[in-house]
Amino acid sequence: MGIVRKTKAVTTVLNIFEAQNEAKSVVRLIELVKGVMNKTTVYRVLDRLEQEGVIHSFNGRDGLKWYAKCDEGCSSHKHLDSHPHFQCTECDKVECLSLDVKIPKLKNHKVDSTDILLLGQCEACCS
Amino acid sequence: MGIVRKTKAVTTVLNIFEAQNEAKSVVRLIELVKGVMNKTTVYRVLDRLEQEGVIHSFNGRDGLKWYAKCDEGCSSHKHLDSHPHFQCTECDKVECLSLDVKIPKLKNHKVDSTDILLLGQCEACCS
DNA sequence: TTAAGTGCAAAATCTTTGCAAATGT
DNA sequence: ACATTTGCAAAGATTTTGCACTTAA
Repeated sequence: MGIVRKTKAVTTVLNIFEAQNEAKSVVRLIELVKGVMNKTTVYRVLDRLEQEGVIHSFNGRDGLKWYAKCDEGCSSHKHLDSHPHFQCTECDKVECLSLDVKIPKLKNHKVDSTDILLLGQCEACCS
Repeated sequence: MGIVRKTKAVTTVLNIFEAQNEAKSVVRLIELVKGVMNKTTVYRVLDRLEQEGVIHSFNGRDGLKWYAKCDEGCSSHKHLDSHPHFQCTECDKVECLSLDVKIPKLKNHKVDSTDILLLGQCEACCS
């Protein structure tokens, strides 16, 4: 079961992520492939790619789901790159950060993953 | 301008948060006040209370906005309690954590706020 | 060949808006 | 009194579903 086929839709989506190493919201992605691919397909392709560990997602402050390419070593079981993300509140761009954030252990809890989203102004918008 | 009136709707919502110190999603809150208050009002009351710094919000992994009561010292300008949240992936409960997480400084970025969401199994669901 | 993937239209969710009526101070 | 708040109905926006058709392996 479940290998992701290299369809036209999959390729199109992956090309977008490879063009710039930058996160995109689902809505933005749907916009980018308008005319080429149905929005339903976009949702489904993103789901599959995330399951396979090719991309990962997180929730932006705007309440939308954002996706970005995964680093090497990701898999469906463990996203090694569950890194923090930075979203600019002015231009809305999202960057994946390679910061190592230490979270203290929680007693009596089993922590599976950590989502960290920093909000502020990016380099371009700071000036 | 802008003081939050102590209306029936405001009181109802605050009572819910004071009953248990636990975060709730908007959808859950709307459910809880069904018959008593219109959903539009729920959205508006939550907005106002958040602006006044009485409650704070964050985005759950489910894509919904979650709200919880603020600690002392919160205001509309600075939410002192921008603490991490823990959401159980089994029972969906959300807890506010009083963890101090250090985020390394980012060069050329202005960081205004930090959202941290831990996902896993809560104490009750661990057993 | 045939399981996996796609498009389309329609439904389901969640959120916002406009406006007239009600309410708090 | 009168600015705020509320309910309701309607519109927007995002996401999911069902099903017939197409495509990659």
